[in-house]
Amino acid sequence: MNKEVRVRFAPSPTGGLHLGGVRTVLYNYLFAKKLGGKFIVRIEDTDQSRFVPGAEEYIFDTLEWCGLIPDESVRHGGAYGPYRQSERKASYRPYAEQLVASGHAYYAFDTPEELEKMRQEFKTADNPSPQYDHTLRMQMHNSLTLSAEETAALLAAGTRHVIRIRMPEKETVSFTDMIRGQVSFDTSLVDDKVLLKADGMPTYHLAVVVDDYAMRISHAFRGEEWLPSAPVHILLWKYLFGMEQMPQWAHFPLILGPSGKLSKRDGAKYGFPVFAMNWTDPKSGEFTEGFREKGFLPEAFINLLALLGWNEGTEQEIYSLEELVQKFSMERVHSAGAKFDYEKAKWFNHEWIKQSGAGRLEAGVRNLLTENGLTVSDDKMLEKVIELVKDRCTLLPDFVQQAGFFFRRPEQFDIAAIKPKWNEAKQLFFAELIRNYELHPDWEAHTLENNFKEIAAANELKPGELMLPLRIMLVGGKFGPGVFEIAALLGKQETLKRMEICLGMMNNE
RNA sequence: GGCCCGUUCGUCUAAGGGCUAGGACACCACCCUUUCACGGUGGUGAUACGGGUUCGAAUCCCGUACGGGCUACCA
Repeated sequence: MNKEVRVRFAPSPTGGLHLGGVRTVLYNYLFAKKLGGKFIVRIEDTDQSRFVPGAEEYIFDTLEWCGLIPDESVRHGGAYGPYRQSERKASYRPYAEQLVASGHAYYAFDTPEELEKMRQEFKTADNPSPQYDHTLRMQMHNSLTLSAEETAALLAAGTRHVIRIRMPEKETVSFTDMIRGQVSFDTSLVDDKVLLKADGMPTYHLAVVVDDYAMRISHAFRGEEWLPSAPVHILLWKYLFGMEQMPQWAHFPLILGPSGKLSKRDGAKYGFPVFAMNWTDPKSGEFTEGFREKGFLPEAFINLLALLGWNEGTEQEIYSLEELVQKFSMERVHSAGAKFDYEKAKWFNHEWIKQSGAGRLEAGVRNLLTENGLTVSDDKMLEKVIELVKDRCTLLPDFVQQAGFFFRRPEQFDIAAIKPKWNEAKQLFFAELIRNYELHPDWEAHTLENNFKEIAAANELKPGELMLPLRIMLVGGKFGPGVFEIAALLGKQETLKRMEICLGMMNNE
C-alpha cells in the first residue's frame, strides 16, 4: 500500500549551487534516508540557451563534498533514466499533444514580437504585467482563435509554435503542503503557461510533472518561489496522470540575504560565501566564493544549513549527518523565511573544528600549510600541533597562523611588544634560562615551566612579565597556545635557537 | 498593480490556550588565563498593530501594517 519513498533534487545546470540549493538537497536527502527511500538527482537542462559548461560537474562535486550521495542520477545510474531532461526530450511532446486533444491545452503561434506587443498594448498602471490568460487568449494567434483547417495548415507548414495550457476559469485548485497546510488558488488568475517550447523542449512546468511521474517520485520538495506555479502543476497531474498519483508537496521557506532572497551577489557585497564551493562563471568570469574554500568543514556546512529552517524542538544545535537523518521531520520545518547569519555559520564551524580529532583535520591543515610554503615532515608533530591549537581556529585557514610557527622559524619578531619594558635584569634572566635549558634533561612543558619560575624567583622577577618576551621569541607574535607547550613541541634545539636569535636582536636594537 | 506565502530578542529559533516568554549566535560585564582563544558566571534584548473568541492567547478567527516570493517560449 505504501509507495516507496522517492524524492528528487532537480537543479538547472546554470551555475554554482548556493546555500538555498544545498539546503534543498539536504532536506530531500534527510527525508529520503529517514524513511528508507531513494534520493534522486535529475538535471533540468531544458533551457539550452542557459547551458553553462562545468555547472553539472560542479553540482555533483558539491554533493560529494557534502556527503549527500544520490541513489540515482546521471552519474550514479538507476532504473528510471536518463536523468538529464535534454535526453528525455522525445517523451514530452506526446503528453502536450494529449492535452491539446483533451482540450486542456492549445497551439499558440504568437511570435516573441507579438507577445511583446501584447504586453505593451495591455499594460496599464493597474495591470503592469498583462498575462497570456483567459482574458486575452481569444485575442491572440492560436488554435483557439484559428479554425481547425488554419491550424492544421500552419502545423503542416512547420510553423514555429508552442503549446500552452488552457487554464480553466473560476476553479479553485488547492493542495496540502506538508509545511504550510492547505494552499488554494483561483485558476482565473493564473496565466496559460507555455508547456512545450518552440524548440520542442518542455518548460519546467511540463517536464517536472512528466518526469516526477516517470520516475515515480513520491514527495516533491522545492523552494517557496515555486508556490505560485503550483496550480499549473496540480492541474497537469489531474489531466495527465490523476491526482492519486501526485506526489506530496512541500515548499521550503527561502533563505534570505540582508535584503531579500539570498543572491550570489550578496556574498561579495557583504563579505561571506554564498556558494558551496568556489565558482567562476565561464562566460562572465564572475567569481563567487565558496564555503569549502573559505575553510568550512562539510559537517559544519550541513549542520548550519539543516538548522536554518528546521529544529528538533530541543536545545541541541550540533548534529552529525547521521543524527540529522535520524531526527529530521518535515513537520518541524519552519514556514517563515530565514535570514542567513554568517556569524552563526562561523560558530558552527568552530564547534566542529573543536570537536574533530586531529586525524579528521590533518589532511586539510596539511594542504593549507603546504599552500603557504610550510613543510610538514613530522606527522606526529602535526597531530600534536592540531590538537594544541584547534580551539583557536574558527575557519581552517586560521591554522596557518596558529600552527605555522611550529614548522618554520618566524621571520619577524614583534620586538616592539616587549621592548618598552625590557631591561638588564631580563636580559640576564634569559641568558641564565638558556644555560639552564641547555642542560635540561626531559624537555617537557611542566618542568620547563617550573625551571622558568624558579629562576625568575631567584632573580626576584615576576614570571608574568617574562612570559610575553618568551612567547615573542618562540612564536614571533602575541598569539598561540601556552608558551611552555610550544617550547616542548618545538624541541630543545629550536627553542634555544629562537631565544638566542631574539636576544641578539634585542641587544642590537 | 494582481496573486501567493510569511510575521516571537539585531539574527536562528523554543513554547502547538494557562505565563518570570526558554535556548543559541552576536554584544556587554566579571571569573579563569599576565598572549589570543577555549571554558565558566551574569546581563542587555522579542510575541508588528487593532479587534474579536475564551475564565485565560505568542498560541484560534478577522482586519490593518510590514516583509518576502511570483507575475518569461528561465528554472
